[in-house]
Amino acid sequence: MILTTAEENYLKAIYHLSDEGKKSVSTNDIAAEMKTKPASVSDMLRKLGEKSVIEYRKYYGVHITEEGKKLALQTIRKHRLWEVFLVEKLNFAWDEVHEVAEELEHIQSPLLIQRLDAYLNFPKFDPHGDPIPDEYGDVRSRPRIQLNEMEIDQSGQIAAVKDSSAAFLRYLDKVGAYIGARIKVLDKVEFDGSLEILVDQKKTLFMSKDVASNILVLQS
Amino acid sequence: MILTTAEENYLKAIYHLSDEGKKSVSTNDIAAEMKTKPASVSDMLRKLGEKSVIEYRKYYGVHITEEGKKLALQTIRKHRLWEVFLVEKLNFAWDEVHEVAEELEHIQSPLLIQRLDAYLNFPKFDPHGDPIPDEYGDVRSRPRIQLNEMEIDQSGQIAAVKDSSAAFLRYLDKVGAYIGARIKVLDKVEFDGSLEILVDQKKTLFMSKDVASNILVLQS
DNA sequence: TTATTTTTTTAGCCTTATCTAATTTCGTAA
DNA sequence: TTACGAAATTAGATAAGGCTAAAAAAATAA
Ligand SMILES: [Mn+2]
Ligand SMILES: [Mn+2]
Ligand SMILES: [Mn+2]
Ligand SMILES: [Mn+2]
Repeated sequence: MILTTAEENYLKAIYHLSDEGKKSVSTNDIAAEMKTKPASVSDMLRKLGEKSVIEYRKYYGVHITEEGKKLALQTIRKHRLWEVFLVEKLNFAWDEVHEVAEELEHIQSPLLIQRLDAYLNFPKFDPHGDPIPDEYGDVRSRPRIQLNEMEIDQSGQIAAVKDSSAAFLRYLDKVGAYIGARIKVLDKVEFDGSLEILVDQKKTLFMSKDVASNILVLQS
Repeated sequence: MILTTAEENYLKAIYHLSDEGKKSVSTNDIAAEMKTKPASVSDMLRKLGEKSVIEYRKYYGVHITEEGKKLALQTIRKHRLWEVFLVEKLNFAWDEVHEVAEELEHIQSPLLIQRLDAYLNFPKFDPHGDPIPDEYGDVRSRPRIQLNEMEIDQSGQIAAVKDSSAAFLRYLDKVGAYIGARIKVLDKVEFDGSLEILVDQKKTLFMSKDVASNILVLQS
């Protein structure tokens, strides 16, 4: 099955929304994610349904099919490999890669991706800590917990960020939080859920619950 | 001026056709180059004319404007830089790069191209020997002559190929002709214009006039 | 269970890029 | 200087992807 760029983008959005544990994904949610109107989504769902990459029952939201999942994971694989390339080889900052990767992921060339993967030494994670699916669509996912859900005195390593917006990533740069950093929860404020964190055994950091909820931790 | 992917492709074709010393470029020639129909070309010429990247007088062909030339050269620059990347970094053969570069050249990110250029060490020529315009659109072109137009006993270096088709490039690989090879014309057959060439002072090669006309030489 | 609100779909329109068929214009040969 | 053939343009369709406004269906509240 060959998809257009627009179809790939929609399918990726549906995959990501499905991944949040929902039974089915709504038209409105897709429209919000894609920054299009619900009417445009309805139209696209019909097309994706005809191509059997989603299961679509009018008025009842969509489910991604196995084939759809495979295709979405291929696009995600390409996106994340390009992000690694941009950061590792072209010295992009991790907050500068998303938009460009959003375009690069649609280049059609299996050879290109295979070679890029080898050239980057078969990376397993992208610059935001997200796992890179292999060429068969398999993702090795590790159990990660949101930082705001950790208890006092628990420790771990920053594994990934949920929000990849430039604003959030630059904030993390500024306070010295990075993928792989060792952290420990020193204190949690009852009132607003904000936290005091020890980073790399030396630096203390205060952050809101909102910030913490966008940091994923590998517990140890 | 921002162009769509289709507009960029047309403008590049017009630039290349203009470069062949013609006064003006015809609708039919553009259609042949783009593998579209003349009717589609007429429509696109109107649009490109409105954007002032070409000068278009109905029924009299087109001239590219200074602004159009600049934009075309930017696309060509991107195309050739990506070709260098594919060959130098991802080990593509020189006959495998064209189609992928045809897609990659449309990625919109000045930072990406600037970084790619630096990463590749500011290459001056692409894998087919074609010069890479600088970021201002300047091309340093060297005087090159078609191999079939050289006289017996003259020598030089293969500088570029006119035809970048996979079939032609693989033929050159097979006979051991490559960009940079030192060559000398040993003999020319009056009857059909075919040539006998000495490559790298050791290997003798026979080639048709047709093949020779697609090899550009830097005379010495 | 009925009425209202929210969600989703449909209808109709736009733009870009293509096509085929019909028409117009150009250049040239008689 | 006209008539004819080639080249180019226009007219009218189609397909993808988007929009707004209207209609329909589902979900929720009364
Ligand atoms: Mn994308
Ligand atoms: Mn990422
Ligand atoms: Mn192209
Ligand atoms: Mn080239």
